[in-house]
Amino acid sequence: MQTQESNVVRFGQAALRCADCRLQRLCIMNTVASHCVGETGIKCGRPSPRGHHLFRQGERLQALYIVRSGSAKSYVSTPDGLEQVIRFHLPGDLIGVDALGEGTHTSSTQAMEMITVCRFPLDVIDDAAHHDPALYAQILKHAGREITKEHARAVLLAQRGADERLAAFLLQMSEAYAHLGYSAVAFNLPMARQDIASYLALAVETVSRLFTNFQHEGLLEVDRRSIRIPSLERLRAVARASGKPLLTANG
Amino acid sequence: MQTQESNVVRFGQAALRCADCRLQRLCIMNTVASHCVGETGIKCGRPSPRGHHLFRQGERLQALYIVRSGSAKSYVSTPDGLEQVIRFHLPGDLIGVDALGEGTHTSSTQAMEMITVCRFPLDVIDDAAHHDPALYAQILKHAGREITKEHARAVLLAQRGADERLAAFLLQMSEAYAHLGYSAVAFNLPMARQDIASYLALAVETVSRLFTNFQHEGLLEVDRRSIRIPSLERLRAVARASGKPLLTANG
DNA sequence: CGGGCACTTGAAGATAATCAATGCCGGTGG
DNA sequence: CCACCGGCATTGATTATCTTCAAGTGCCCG
Repeated sequence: MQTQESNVVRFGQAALRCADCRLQRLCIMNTVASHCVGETGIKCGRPSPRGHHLFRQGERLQALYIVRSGSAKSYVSTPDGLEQVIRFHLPGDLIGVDALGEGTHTSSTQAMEMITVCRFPLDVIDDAAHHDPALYAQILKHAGREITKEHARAVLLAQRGADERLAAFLLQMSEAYAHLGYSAVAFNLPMARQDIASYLALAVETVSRLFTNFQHEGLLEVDRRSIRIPSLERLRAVARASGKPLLTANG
Repeated sequence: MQTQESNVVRFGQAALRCADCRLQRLCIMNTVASHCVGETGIKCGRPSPRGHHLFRQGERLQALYIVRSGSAKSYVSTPDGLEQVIRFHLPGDLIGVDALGEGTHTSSTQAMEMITVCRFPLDVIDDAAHHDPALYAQILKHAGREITKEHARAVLLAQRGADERLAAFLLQMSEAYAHLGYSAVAFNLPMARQDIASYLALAVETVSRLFTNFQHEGLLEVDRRSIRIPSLERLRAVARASGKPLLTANG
């Protein structure tokens, strides 16, 4: 499977170097001087299969992770056994920042397909506080962005109807793929309908129906998890407002 | 109004010292060595009246704030003019961390009653990266906690019915007041019904009705914004589950 | 004392959840 | 290679919850 070139990625070894990484431009580490695998103690792990947990809610924080390839979902488990998906992770995403609060993971993260991650041990982070302010600042910046994203999601859940939510979600995925250099209008969703439903605070049946409706309206071409968006503009229009305001303004 | 004692808080001057602060134990600064007002460039401002904005969405980040007394709300404005309350702030809270993402405030923060805050200029934070890792770590820790809180809220909005949300909200306030050394079972809500409704993603009318219902069921004694909770245990039972699950488990 | 705003209350309607059942795909084993 | 099995997805009918609309009350502030 592998060629004999020197910069070939070899799984299962520490040989996976940042210099070889296609995500250089997107990685949170890109502004950090001595950031490369091996230099800081950050390591790239071997691939994990679908279903594998990077960590589980309640576990002690041992490392943060950066997705190198593949995708994952994070979810919170409630005492009554329900699961709430709170985030999907694509390549370049930093995972586990919420655990920096109390030192314990408050959510679980699970691979949705084969995934490779760079592992970012806790002591590296602690060291960074003293030796590498730039790295530390980068993590803080990421945390700020994550909070902002949560706020956007709160707005979505609180003020938008079901169709607006799904449209917004698809546009979100579209942008994410575009950002990674893939097509913004044709992609495969890595997650199950159930995950989308949970993420958008809807029932699976509702999500399923919406996909069907969108397809009938020509907003979407759907085949199982494969998506094509004929017109981003039209989809954006749906995301903005399908009908009337859901809640009146306050102030 | 003021006595002649040396440690009296004098508004409008830099004389407000951490040593005088009743929040020492709760303040994010409490683990930082040289953390006192004046030493780090952090300053305690004069009181702001109800309605005053600490900052507005879109403004450049200039400072973080710690609430010293009073309370505030943060909200996100959507393009279509709606406002979504995302957080209430009580004494000890650090405000503005989300802006560390892009350097621009992604939400607005407004006083709900007379409020005093300690101002935490951006350059102090930048300096902290190099000179005061402990302070920096403390901010990061706070950011992690904030993300965790957002997740909890997502669970609340996604999986809980209206009555469970209000009960959870009241318990949240109860805990916050208890943490500040006030009564956990009798307090005044600083926010309007409209704000509660927005925060919980409900219509004002629904919130109003729920207060009435709770009172009729003996779960609550309500008089305008004054709240008394006869039994925290009973309220907790309501928060856990009023009826049946709203969404089925996934995964 | 008057006006406005916050809050409450009631009735009707819409949106999305729930229940129930079937179809489809992928994987597994005979 | 084909048939079966199980999870994932779709579809339909019904119901519940919460919103919306509309109106009225009381409190606070000027």
